[in-house]
Amino acid sequence: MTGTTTRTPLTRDRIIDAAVVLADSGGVEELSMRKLGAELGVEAMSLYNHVEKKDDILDGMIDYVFRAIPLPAADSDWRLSIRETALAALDQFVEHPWMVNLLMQRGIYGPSSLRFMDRILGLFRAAGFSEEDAHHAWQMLASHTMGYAFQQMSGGEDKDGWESNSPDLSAFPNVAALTPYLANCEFETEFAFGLEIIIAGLAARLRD
Amino acid sequence: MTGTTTRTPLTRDRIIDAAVVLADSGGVEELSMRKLGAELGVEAMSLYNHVEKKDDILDGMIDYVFRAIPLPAADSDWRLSIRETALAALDQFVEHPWMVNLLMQRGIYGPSSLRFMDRILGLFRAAGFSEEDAHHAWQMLASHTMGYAFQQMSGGEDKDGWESNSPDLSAFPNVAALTPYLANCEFETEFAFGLEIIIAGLAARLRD
DNA sequence: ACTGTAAGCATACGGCGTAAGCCCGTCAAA
DNA sequence: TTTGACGGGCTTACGCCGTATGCTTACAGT
Repeated sequence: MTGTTTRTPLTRDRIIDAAVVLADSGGVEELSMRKLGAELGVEAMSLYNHVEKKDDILDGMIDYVFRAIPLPAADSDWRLSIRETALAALDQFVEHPWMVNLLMQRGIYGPSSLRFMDRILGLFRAAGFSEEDAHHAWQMLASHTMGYAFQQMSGGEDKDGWESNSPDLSAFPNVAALTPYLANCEFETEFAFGLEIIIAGLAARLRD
Repeated sequence: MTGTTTRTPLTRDRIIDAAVVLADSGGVEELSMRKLGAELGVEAMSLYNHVEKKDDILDGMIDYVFRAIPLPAADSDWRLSIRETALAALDQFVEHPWMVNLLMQRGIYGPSSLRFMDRILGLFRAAGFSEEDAHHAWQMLASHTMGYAFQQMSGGEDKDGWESNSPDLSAFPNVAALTPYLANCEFETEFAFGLEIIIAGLAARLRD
């Protein structure tokens, strides 16, 4: 026992956890070094003892989210594992609305992120996909998941862009007709719709 | 003839054109009101006589890109039109690497953007899709296109993340094995691969 | 008790978006 | 021709931002 100091020591992990909390409530644009420091009871510059630059924190946040996605089971049918994992990923992406954008800006290079990707690719290869097709499959899945997460998040509780801030849609009848679907659809059902198309298409590819 | 003044008058369009050029060379993070003003031979604050805020410029840039995508032909098979248009959109997204991120942050509410979306939705509905399925189809297409554009752009000419700045991939054999595909693949072929799966899946849906 | 070291703090710099007010060229009305 | 309003561009200033630099402080090992 070294005796509890009055100050809980700062660590990279504590910083990233706080950054996630701060970004979850208020968006990434609210995440500044000063505010993050304040949240931790510390000056902004103290963070730099544990973190190289702000980008380092952002990368850590991405990895934090990937770590929270359950890895796919390796011992069941690949279709099942992929479905489950895609839905779990979507959940996380929606829970942390800053994730998709951040991921797009910074890429997927953290350890947990790579582990996740590696497992998915392994799943495809074990199922019999060629390396190239495994890559195709990963890419399709990633695009679909991120795309849907993005769409699910545009707009908040009720005031999303398609009901309040939209311009006059009188010139765009098809958009106008589909506004209810754009605004109030059951996202998980929607996501599953496309997911099944992708999985079926990939499975067909597997059968030569 | 009113006589040519020595100063070409500023307009919203001229500002947005310059913003696109500036962002194309150097990325969005290089796009500041001051630099944009300098590019136009004007002080930053002068831009505010023609533009409400910087976000206004960003929205204009999104619309600029959508305006550059040829609208789908309405008189040929929907599969053909969709294929062509998706490829044309991908081209534009890749030509303006800031587009996908910007679009994700700001949404698709500009006039040209809505017109584009309206045409696609109209195409699906004319082909016999229900409103709900037309929306599904749009969403899948958008996700796929943006996802591939994003992946095509991560990293520049030769030094992309998968060859230079990557961490040790020794712990991630599947990622390591697919690195060549991630780095040097033929993007248009890849994109078409997934596009065909999506179109086929949608066509199957159409046949009840 | 002394001292090396690392963690945290204070200050400062250059850049950002933009609010507020000035200045001056242009042009319509007198 | 004079004048006076107006609008576009300019200047200044404010409060943010990320972060380089150097100081202070408190604990660990002797």
